[in-house]
Amino acid sequence: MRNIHPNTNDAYRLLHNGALALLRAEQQGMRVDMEYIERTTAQLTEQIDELEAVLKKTKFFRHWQHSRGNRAVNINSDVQLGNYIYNRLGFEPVKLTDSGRGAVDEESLLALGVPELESIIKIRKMRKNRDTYLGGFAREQVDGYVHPFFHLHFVRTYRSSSDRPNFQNIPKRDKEAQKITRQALYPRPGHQLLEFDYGALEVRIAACYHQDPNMLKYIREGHDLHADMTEQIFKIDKYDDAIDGHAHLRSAVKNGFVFPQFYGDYYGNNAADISGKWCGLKTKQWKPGQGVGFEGAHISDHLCTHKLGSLQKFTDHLKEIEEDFWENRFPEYHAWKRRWWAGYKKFGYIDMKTGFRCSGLMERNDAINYPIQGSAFHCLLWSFIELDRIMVLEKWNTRLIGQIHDAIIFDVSPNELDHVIKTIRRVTTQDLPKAWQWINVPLEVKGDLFPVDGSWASESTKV
DNA sequence: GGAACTCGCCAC
DNA sequence: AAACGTGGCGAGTTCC
Repeated sequence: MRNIHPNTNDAYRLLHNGALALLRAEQQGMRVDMEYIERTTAQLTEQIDELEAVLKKTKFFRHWQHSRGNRAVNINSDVQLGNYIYNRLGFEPVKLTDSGRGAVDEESLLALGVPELESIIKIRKMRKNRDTYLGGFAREQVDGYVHPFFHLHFVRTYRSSSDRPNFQNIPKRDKEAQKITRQALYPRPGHQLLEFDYGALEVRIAACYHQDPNMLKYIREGHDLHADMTEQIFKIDKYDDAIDGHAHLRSAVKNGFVFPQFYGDYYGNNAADISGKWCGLKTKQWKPGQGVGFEGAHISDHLCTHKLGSLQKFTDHLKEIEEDFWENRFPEYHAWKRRWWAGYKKFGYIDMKTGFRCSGLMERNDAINYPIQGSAFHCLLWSFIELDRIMVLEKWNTRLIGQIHDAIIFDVSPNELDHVIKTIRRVTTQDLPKAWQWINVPLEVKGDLFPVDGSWASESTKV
């Protein structure tokens, strides 16, 4: 019988061929609009100066300056800010940093309800966009192109990383930051950007390891786990996108329960996050009329009538949900995690289905997460190598220009578009599972196509 | 003056 | 009993 599992040699070849394919993407690079960057950098500087000027006139700032004697305040110093608000003004930190000081991240500052702190947050965001992103592009560009590096040898899980500039953390979720940063990035003249992502890749690859029948069913039949969990957690009869508040709660459940649970989090954090961050219920005891909108009223109305009117009750509720999630919904996944951890403790290493071996000291969550994260990326890398090979063989004018863990970004020649999309779909969803037969779940990809000569911030269409 | 550290924050 | 995985990078700060 043919051994369908890649070995260490296969793993080595993947890295070798991956390095060569990524090199071509690095050499190609991505076009940047230097005029836009210069213009926008100046605008951001102006806006930052303005906000700082206003801030400096406030009582808040003058008191801060006074408290430091003749040492000048640096508005950008988290240490100075933390000392002032927690040691001088006497606010109680809502959370502490790893080293035990009062945190001054956005969440902590907003919790204090001080308007001056809100402008400090605004200044922070603008500096981030200006210095980290636009500044990074400007610093790294050569003749109007950035050439981000992609590395295959830094990450414990055998994922990739990227730097100079980092291609893998350009803002996307925050629409304002997305627009400011991605407006600097373009395809070659006459071309268009195309982004192809695997859908729920890590969840699918995890299923290849644990083979939980209920999870396989969700994946193969395309059922919506997040919707089911939303019904269970919020005691909703029938989840419905179209009903006020439902979609928001689904996001809350997806990002506040399901994914964190997969990474090894627990109900305590989940309950605090879902109620506080996602539902806007910041107190311990909830009263009707509070929090995000839900079915024409507020989420707290709904929770109170379902005997979930406090953080304590909601936490107890999520404790039961967590038990049910692992013991009844995904028992085989649960059993696999236990076996996998026991295997690491016995042998001192773990082997991935892609042929890689991870050794070294690991916590339980590490040992369980590494193989999933790693082999999910290897699926992407395999596809990247194969598409790069075909690109060279068929002499495409289209280029692969980058990769973000489960996505590939192309700079496409419009007259090749149809063929390129067809080839991408075939390689990513058909050729890969044929080459790696341990993949026994369907793979899905979705494409985003940007206009000809449009920036990465332009409106895209699904392909 | 640079190395190493902390913190915050961007991505998946 | 405790409790979230992987990175890069800018800025401030401390140490040598």
